[in-house]
Amino acid sequence: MLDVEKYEEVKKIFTAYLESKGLRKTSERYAILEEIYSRTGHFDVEELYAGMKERGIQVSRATVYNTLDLLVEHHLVSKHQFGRNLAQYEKSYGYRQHDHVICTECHKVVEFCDPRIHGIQTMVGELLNFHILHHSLNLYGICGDCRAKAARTTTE
Amino acid sequence: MLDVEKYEEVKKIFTAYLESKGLRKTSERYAILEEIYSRTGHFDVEELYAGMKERGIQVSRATVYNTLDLLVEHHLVSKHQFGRNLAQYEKSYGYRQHDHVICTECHKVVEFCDPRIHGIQTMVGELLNFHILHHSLNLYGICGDCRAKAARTTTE
DNA sequence: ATCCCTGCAAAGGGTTTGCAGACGC
DNA sequence: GCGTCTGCAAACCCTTTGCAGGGAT
Repeated sequence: MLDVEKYEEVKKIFTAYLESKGLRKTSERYAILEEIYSRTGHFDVEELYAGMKERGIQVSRATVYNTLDLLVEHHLVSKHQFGRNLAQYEKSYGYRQHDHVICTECHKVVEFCDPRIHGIQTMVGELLNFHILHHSLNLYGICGDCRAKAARTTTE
Repeated sequence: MLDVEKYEEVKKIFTAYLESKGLRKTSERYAILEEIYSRTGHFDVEELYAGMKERGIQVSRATVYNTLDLLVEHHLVSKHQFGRNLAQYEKSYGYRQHDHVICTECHKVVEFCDPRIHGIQTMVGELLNFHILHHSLNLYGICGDCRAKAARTTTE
């Protein structure tokens, strides 16, 4: 489900970005942006590509990669690597920044927020003389469901 | 430089692990373990492989991958994904757990420790009912050197 | 009209896999 | 001797690249 209002806002920002960089405003780029903002949760390139194809919108994988790079660069989309060698993306404009807990059994991903991370980021940046731009905190563990499943299997 | 005492300790642990799992104690596995514990800092599979070849120890890449998996599983080695699709590893037994700051310009990696992360990990695990096993916190930014370099280029 | 962007397909690079032979157990 | 591990190379998969045609400016 696309939040039209939010999409229009993001579209404006993207347009301004493209203009400022002297890049072309192509229908493919907007189609990809729209597809992303009509999705919820994480997705990889193949899922995005397949989702568009299903809706009858044909773009090439190369264009998907190209556009994702632009969007990530401008922080309208964020990119994650959850261990496996497969980039995952999610829309990020207007969404509270958050981190992830990943179940190593079923690969479920749950989001959380903790204000302390911001403090760490600031402090470490100052201490080590880095200009920190973003961070990625992933907690890996086993979710309740998988633990329950494992316990059931053991006692059987 | 290999810390012989530490290596012997890790070797014992690895041996016990192999025995407990009914796996074979092959010379290749120990050779890889030794190579890893004689290294400092991060390395990727290719570097490890090349390093061994240079010392005249021939193992196949397949065995390197296989052994790394075993070592990571038993927490004698830790594995990182610093953005690029290239796994990086480092020895981890007896080393204080730490996190990383990565320069997005020159790919330099600096380590740091912050006790608050442990608190976050515990709290989130309880809140979301996950049994957290490990975490990965990466801060991405631009290091002092690269900022200086950029400033120089701009004013020239 | 320019020349950037797209689509296609092939190349690339890290990782995994299949199989035959070797070797711990 | 059995069954797993190794080595080799091919296969795999995601991602990047090269190039020709098309469309935004």
